Amino acid sequence: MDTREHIIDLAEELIRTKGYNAFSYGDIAGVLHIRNAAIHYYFPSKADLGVAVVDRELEKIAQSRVEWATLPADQQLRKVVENFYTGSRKGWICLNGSLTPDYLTLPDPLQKKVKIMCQAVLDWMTACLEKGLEDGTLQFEGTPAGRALLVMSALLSSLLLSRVLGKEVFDSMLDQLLKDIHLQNNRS
Amino acid sequence: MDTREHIIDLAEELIRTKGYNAFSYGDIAGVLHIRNAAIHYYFPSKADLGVAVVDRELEKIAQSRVEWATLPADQQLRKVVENFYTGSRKGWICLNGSLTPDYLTLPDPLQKKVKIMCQAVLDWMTACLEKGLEDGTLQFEGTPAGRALLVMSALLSSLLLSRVLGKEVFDSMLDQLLKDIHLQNNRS
DNA sequence: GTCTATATTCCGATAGAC
DNA sequence: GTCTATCGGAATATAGAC
Repeated sequence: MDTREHIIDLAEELIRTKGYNAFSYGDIAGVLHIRNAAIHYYFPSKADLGVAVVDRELEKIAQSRVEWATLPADQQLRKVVENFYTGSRKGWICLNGSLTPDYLTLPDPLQKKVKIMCQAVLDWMTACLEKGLEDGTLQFEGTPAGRALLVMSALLSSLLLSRVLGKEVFDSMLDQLLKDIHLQNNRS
Repeated sequence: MDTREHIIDLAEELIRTKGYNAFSYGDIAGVLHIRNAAIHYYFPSKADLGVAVVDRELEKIAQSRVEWATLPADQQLRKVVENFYTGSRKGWICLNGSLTPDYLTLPDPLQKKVKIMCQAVLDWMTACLEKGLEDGTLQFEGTPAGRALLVMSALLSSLLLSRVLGKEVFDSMLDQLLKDIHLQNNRS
């Protein structure tokens, strides 16, 4: 059992439910049945832990891009949407939705990582929409870059708003969002 | 000079820059040159202060709806966009963008207020889009309610993302967003 | 009515035990 | 290499001074 990875798992969950500034080493230590100071052995500072969470997410993004490279654009997007649907069911928001509001309070190394993560998601989304135009599986108004920002924004916000206003909001938003890029929504 | 109102001003700024969990009574006391404990005279608990900030915002929303009731829908929307543009210039995010990510950590009375605020913004945006269809100043795909969620989401996210990725992102997002509802963007 | 001194709790981090 | 005892500081909140 990899304690280090277990700590990152718990930190990610805490960031996505309570936020970076609202969780403590104690929250993690309680679950692992060790003292909070023990976490400092694996991650000397809280910033190190935050960076580790984001770094792992960056790896997942890079990995998915490679794995899904041969799929049609609409299928790639469907897989992304699936991840958000899973988050919605658990009441988890995405890392960008949690970390960008706290951006100005984050320690410098973590700020840099968040910036990289935001850009990585945006780049991937833009590339995906471009591909969709080429392979004919997607259609939309405007440029891929401009539309990618709106898609990313809607996915991020759907988790924020549905947690406050109710789960139906998530379905309603995704329905209209996917229609805007002419992607058939399987779920509705 | 109204100390109470001054405290609410500072609290709103702090929530919109650092977030609810990252600011302290000390941040406010420092500016007012009093001890942090003095704030407790005006707002016994931090939750009371948060509720006061949201309550004032709710009043502003109600007031604007009345004031702008006779304007065409596109002009009403332009005024809302103007507010977000002002926020963007100062690096402030909106109250919903700041408080919904922290939702699960907020004290119960504040949670209730945030929910009411979210719903109030959504209701107003929905009504505005409905009016736009009637007076012919707006056109868009889908229902007013569904489109309102996407507009609200884009406005909220534009402040989050532009602070991290750069101001151009704000202009880019608003450009595409307003095109989606066939509203001419004066700024670009 | 307005504010200060003080109590209490909690957090992140260091030093050192095993 | 892994974890615990403990420090120092900061946060919210109470009790009471002026």
